[in-house]
Amino acid sequence: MADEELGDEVKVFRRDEDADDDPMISGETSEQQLADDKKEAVMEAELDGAGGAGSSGRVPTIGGLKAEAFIKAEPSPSFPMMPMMAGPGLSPAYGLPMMFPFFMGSPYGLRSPGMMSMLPMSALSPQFGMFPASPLYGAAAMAAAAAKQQLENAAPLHMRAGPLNPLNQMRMPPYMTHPMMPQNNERRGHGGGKVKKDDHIKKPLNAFMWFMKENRKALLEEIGNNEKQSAELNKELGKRWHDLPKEEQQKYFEMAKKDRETHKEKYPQWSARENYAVNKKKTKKRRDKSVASENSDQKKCRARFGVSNTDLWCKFCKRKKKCEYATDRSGSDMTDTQDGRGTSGACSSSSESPSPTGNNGIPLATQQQHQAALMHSMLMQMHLGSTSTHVPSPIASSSAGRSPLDANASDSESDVDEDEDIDPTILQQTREVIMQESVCTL
DNA sequence: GATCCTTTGAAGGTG
DNA sequence: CACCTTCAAAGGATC
Repeated sequence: MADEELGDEVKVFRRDEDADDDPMISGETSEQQLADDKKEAVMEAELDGAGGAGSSGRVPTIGGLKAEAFIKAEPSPSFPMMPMMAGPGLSPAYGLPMMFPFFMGSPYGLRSPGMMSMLPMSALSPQFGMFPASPLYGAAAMAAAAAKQQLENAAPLHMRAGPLNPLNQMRMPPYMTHPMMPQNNERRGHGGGKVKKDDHIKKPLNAFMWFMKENRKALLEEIGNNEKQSAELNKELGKRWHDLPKEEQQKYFEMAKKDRETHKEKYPQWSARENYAVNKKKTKKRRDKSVASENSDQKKCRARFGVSNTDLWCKFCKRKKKCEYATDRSGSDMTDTQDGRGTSGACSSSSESPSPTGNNGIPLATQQQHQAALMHSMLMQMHLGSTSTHVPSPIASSSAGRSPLDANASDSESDVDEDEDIDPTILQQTREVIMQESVCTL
């Protein structure tokens, strides 16, 4: 049974029961559901406290921090107990509720607090660093799981506790969980969070992700459950992952493998590519950042060496032609070289400028004046701030004004303003680096 | 409220 | 084939 079907079922349900149901689904309903969740959590906690691995002294108390974490308990693979389980159970299209009634015993599906009590966060050894066999594989946990499963299975699926129907407050079948319970997802962190784009099928988790999922809480507890940031935590987890014996890692790799297989079985047509657009904004920003840093490494000769070191410029730059270095290295991200249009490709600026050809259309005289002024200011800046002492005579001699040479030099110039705020220190550093690289051979 | 940070691994795309 | 990019989880911090 596919979750899409469930989703459809849910949609049909919603449509049938309440044509204009949106107000019912969100808002007060969510609060109501949240309250209900808490009640359920308490009940589950009490139940679980009776035995099983979950009873290992970690009885959550609602109201306290632990209760908070408890209620927010996220799904765990709990792998031995659900060998065929697909994914984290968060994705609306992910779980296989009908195939794993045990996990559906609670209204929370895979996020059941009761389930959590059997999971590593409760069974984990405090000696996190040791990583004894994943607690998931512990005999106690498995025994508890089996016992609970028997109990749960004793009742027909349709009679087991399901979530409250927000529309009529009646108990729904247990498999009706996430697709129609947006708040279940929305309570999650960003990744698994909101119900985006309807049926966003998440990637199956890889081994490390499973590892993180299972051990994050234990690590948190180990370090005192305090202010450590998630990113730092992940760093630590990364270290520990490396320190983990191969056989231990293997378990997680198997989990990941099964997860992938199940995922593939369930969504044969799905491709990881499909999810690329989901976080488009985020990734775009990141990429922009990286591109910017790349670009800073792909400056043309003038930007790299500065006007005071034209002797280091490539022959093309010296002639105000397309920079040998920049075109070789960057090529595609320079607008004036990408499509062959743009300017003459004069090597005069950093590629940081979004529009090297921005001066197109401006009268040549204006451009020349502008350039002369810039040259002057740059030279002044370099004289004042740079340790570099050599200033090529042609330009230096024209620093006060626009010499014929300058005018000549600006014939094809179109992007002079980009070096306007050039930092002498950076220039010097860049120069040193480039000198080492010996890139622009004359 | 959206995005970043940070980790590893899988998958897809590109040259 | 090697390399690059994106996404998966997490949750506090930052914008």
